[in-house]
Amino acid sequence: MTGVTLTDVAQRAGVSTPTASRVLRGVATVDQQLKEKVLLAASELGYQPNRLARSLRERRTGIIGFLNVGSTAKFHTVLAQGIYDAGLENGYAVVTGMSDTTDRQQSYAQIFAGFQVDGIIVVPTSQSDPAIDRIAKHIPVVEVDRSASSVSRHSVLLDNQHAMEMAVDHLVELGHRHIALLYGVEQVNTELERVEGYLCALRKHGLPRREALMLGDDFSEAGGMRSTAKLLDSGVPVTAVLTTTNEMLAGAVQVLREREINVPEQLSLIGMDDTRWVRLMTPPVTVVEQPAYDMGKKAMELLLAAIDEKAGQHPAEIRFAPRLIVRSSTSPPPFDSL
Amino acid sequence: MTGVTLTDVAQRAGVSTPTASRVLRGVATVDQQLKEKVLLAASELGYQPNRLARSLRERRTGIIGFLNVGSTAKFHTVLAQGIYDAGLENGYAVVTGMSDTTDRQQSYAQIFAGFQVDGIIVVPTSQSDPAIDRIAKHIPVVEVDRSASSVSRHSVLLDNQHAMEMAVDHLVELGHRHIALLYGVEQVNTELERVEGYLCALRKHGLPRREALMLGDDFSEAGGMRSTAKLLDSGVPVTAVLTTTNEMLAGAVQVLREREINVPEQLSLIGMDDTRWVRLMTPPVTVVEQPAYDMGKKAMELLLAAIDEKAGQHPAEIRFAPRLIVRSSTSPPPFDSL
DNA sequence: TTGTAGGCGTTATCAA
DNA sequence: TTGATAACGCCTACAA
Repeated sequence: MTGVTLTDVAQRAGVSTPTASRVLRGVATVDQQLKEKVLLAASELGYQPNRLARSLRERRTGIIGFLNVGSTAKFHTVLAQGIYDAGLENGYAVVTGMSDTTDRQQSYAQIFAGFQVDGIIVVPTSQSDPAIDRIAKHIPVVEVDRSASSVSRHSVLLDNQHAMEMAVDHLVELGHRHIALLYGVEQVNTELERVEGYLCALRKHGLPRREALMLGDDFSEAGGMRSTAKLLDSGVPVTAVLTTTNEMLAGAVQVLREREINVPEQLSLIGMDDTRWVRLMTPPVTVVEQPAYDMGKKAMELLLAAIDEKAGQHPAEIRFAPRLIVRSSTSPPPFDSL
Repeated sequence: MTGVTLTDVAQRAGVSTPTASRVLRGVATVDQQLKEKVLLAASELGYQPNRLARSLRERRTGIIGFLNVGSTAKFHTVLAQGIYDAGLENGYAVVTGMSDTTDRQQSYAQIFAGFQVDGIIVVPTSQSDPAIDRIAKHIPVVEVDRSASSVSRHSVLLDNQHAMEMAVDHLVELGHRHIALLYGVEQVNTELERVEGYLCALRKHGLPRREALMLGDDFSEAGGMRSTAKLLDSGVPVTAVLTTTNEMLAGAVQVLREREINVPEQLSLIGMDDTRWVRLMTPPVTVVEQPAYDMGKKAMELLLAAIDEKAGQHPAEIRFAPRLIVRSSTSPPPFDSL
């Protein structure tokens, strides 16, 4: 709120307000002399355009709403960085809302709409969000990381099926045949697709689907602990464990330690996302990595494209390829396993 | 951009625009019948006030600019959550900029000013930022986590000296007398204060300051590796290592592993910030924890207070107390250590 | 209690 | 090329 207005600049330069506006925006052609006067006046006064007024007039704010989930996972942090960076590069500011609860998401949706944001990037928390649905009728919305399947929208996602397939392929190559999956029971597409990818891969390798090897729980550390305990207690033969999130992996690791089960000698382990702890663990964990930064950038770019050619182009679904990082938590299964 | 304006609502309700405004804001007294008509019309039309226009008129936007550093550390993520939450609770939206480079910080500062933000929360990257300094003359600014010492401003910080003191106290109690410090050479107050805290604690316990035990480098994983290697190569007796950040700790851990130095049998270790990997490490690491969420919340609250009573109250410096979490990476020093 | 008029700072339209 | 004039959507002041 410097208080210096365009009119102040115009007066000092001895021109009309519209002329000053034209000079400062570099639009139309203005007399060289006047131009210099205006520029001088502007810099002398330390003029800073009021984007509120400009936006009101232009009916476009240059603000993007970003509705993130309240996660401290590195993935979501880096995703956000990609979004901010791509925004900055294209002259857009990002207002962020962070929440897991639907009512708060609604609050943010309202706030975003009130601020006349030009578009919204959302990491959906549930299958469908009426507030977002309503807004999406008026302004472009891009989903990232997850997809609320109820409505078809622009989305930037990981190729989740392939991610799990890579993990299973790796294990099968090592000789594993009893591969367990720890997954989150939340109804988000990432989980559904990862489970599906696991099953596909099993089929591909001619391995049977065994319910006892598929453990669903919260995708939290506690959920990982519970499902790992359940798996071990069940007594079914198992030589490798796959998790859909590193939260569950953390839980699994703790239970394995308590029970003094050696990784990878007795049990191989694969996680999702490459984070510091996964690297520094003993042993370092083999994981599937997501290109978080690129996904964030792409989401912003897709959104900006949708804003510009607001043509009714039908929803684009962009899938990013995961990458397998092999470390020491995976090895051939023990001899005596079956 | 629903397109529905206050005037639309007023027309449909058969009243004047100001009357509709009064009803919707619940200000002044209006006839009960008219009131209902307006509310009905508003809900039928799905009216959503345009905050741009309102802000332009009221000269206050309800937007806070948050200039964060490009860190994926859990501390900064949780800090941001505290800021967003406190903003939402008080009806403020937060536009975030994330960057470590001064020129980008400048860009964001400009953007924030252009949006007429009501205030700014900044995690400073350098000792002083001219762009922020300039803005701070017009609108309230609160520093959080770090402090750019050149100018005195409202700030919400950790009691860094005390943090290191707690760590040293703990080690001394265990019997350590050769305590090394790995710190970042960047000129940010957190580092300076933590080094100072380490030295104070040594003095308090009658231990000598030994330059060979104070290793400065980047506060990165690489910096941690380099300084740890340097420390071990120097051959000076050392029984415990303290780091000012977990990035450096991660580097230290890797070097210790490579050299097969056992923690805590041969060397005790204390880090900064409680993160998942620190808990899941073998052994789990003793750390000093920062109340990140509370610090974020407090920063927002302090800023909002400064905005409201824009009285020239002189800068408040709020220090949060750290907490020592004792795990298994610290134990009495080996017998043969001097 | 309600409506009219004006203005927040900017850009778009149209004459000159 | 330049400058009046109006408008974006809202709120405040004043008059009715």
